[in-house]
Order: sequence, then C-alpha cells, then structure tokens
Amino acid sequence: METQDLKKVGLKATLPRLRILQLLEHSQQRHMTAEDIYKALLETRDDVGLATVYRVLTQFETAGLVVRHHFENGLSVFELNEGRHHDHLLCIKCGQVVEFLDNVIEKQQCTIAQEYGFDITDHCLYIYGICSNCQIKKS
Amino acid sequence: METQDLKKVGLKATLPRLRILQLLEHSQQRHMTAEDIYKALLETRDDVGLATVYRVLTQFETAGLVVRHHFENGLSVFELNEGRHHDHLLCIKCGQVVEFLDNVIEKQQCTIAQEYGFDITDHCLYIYGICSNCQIKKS
DNA sequence: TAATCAATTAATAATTTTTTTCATTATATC
DNA sequence: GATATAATGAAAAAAATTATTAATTGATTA
Repeated sequence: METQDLKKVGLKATLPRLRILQLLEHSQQRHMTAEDIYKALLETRDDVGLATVYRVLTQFETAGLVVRHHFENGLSVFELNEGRHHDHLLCIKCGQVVEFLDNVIEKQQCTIAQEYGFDITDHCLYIYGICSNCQIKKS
Repeated sequence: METQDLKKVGLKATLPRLRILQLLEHSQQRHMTAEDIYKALLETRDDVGLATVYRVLTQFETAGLVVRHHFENGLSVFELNEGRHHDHLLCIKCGQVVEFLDNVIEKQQCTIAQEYGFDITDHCLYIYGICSNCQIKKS
C-alpha cells in the first residue's frame, strides 16, 4: 500500500502525498509535469494546491521515489522511480515517450567518464525523433 | 567577420547581435546562460537589454548559429554551434563542462532509434560526475 | 477515543526565467 | 543622406517554481 511506501522513506502519509503517488502509479502518462499532476487532481476533485504538488514532488525526488527530467523543451517532468534506470526516446510530433536501456551505451558512458577522470554519478540520454505513427501522416 | 555570419543567415548586423556573437566566440565559458551574457555585456559597457539577449539567442538558435541546452538544473545554456555535434560531461561540484564525441555511442543511438521505428532528428547525452580536481579536495 | 504536538497543507506572496508589447532608434537600400 | 523597415530597450506580462505563514492534519500518547 502507498501509505507504507511513504512511511518507509520517512514521510507522513498525508492525503496530498497519497493522491500524487497513486496518480504517478496509475496514470496513463508515466511522465508528468507538476501542472499535469495539478490538473489531474483537480479533475478528481482532490483539491491540492500547485505549490504543494511542487513541494511533494521535490520531497519524493529526494526520497528517491520519483525521478525528475528536463526534456529539451525546458519543462521538468517527473516519473515514478521503479528502480531500473533507463533512457528516453521522444517523439517530437506527438510527445510519445519510449523508455529503453542499452548495455552498450551504459558501458561506454563509464568508459568515457573514466577517460576524462570523472567519477560518474548520473547520466541521461534523450533521443529525439519522429515515431513510426507520425511518419505516416505527413504534416 | 561576424557581420557576414549574420547576413548569411538573414539577420541584420546590429550592435547587440554582433556583441553577443563575439562574446560567444571569445568568452572563456563556452556554455553561457542568457543572464551570463547579459552581465558580461554590462561589464563591457555594451548596454543590451536582457530581453534582447533572449530574443537574439532564440534567433541565433533558429538560424543554427547557436545550440541551446537544458542541463539538469533546468536552466537554458547556449553555446556556439561550430558544426561538429558533441555530447557533454559535467562536474556537479565545480560546473566544469567537457565536450566529447564518441562513435560507439553515436552509432548505437541510431541503432536504438531504428529498433523502435523512430526517425532520429537529434539527441543529447549528459553525463554528470565529479571531475578529478574536485575528487581530490574532499568536501 | 480524545488530547496533544509536530509535521504538513493551502493560500498567498515572492522569485526566477522567459516572452510580449510598444514607442523609439538603428540599419540597409536607394 | 532620406526613407522604409526591422530591431531595440524598457516595462509589463507570463510561466515556472519556491518561500512564508497561519491553520489543519496525522501520529502519538494517555
């Protein structure tokens, strides 16, 4: 149950936190902006302030429940952290997001970091393109 | 001369545009925020409004003179586009930025895009870590 | 189960980053 | 050099995010 997930990371199980966590778990979109979440909660009559959404998401991030990304439009999007790291492939037409993990790339990143004497802490790779669907319907 | 570079892409050679272009070409930092540029111009008494800086950078971006990045703090940074694509390695302590290009990774990205039926248009890879300098002085 | 207390929230204000508007000024062309 | 047009600066507006504060909620204890 979500209440336990929150307790585990030292956060009180409050209504806003539960709702946001549930939303991230069950929403169609895996990747949501703070605004997305705020609106979704309004629709289900769970009136949670936008400031609270931001605050909770930041708490979730530091607690490791959630991962924050900056896709190239400059907006922050959040996704549930389900343990397994992955990178992203994004359609610039429809916004579809595909997650993938590739060993060749993962390894090569370590090699590169080493080469430059860096102690790697994190990385993110975004590939932008046009998905097969959007290729068909010519704009 | 920079005047020609601007004309070539269909932009009038105005003072603000020349100054910003020159700054990007000759500054120590290759990667600057709009604010950075604004401040640098103030220091040299070239009074260019912040709004103009943003406007010009956006024009430069669409003209292909400049590339815009969103590093993981969410800020936009701009760098001169000198033709050769590259990825970035960033020190999270001192902010140092290293540019690199790796064929293994480049090729693998195409392979992945293909695999998912995407027609790849662009990509960016940011590796975050601690540079050798910052590793020595323990925080 | 009620009382207590610290943590959390909503609401609002404040910040930060970026974009727009519009009157004024500069640029390129003739 | 005069003129038409495009670009600028300043200020205001928008958009995104963070901080403040008084009031409420959830957890704990009696």
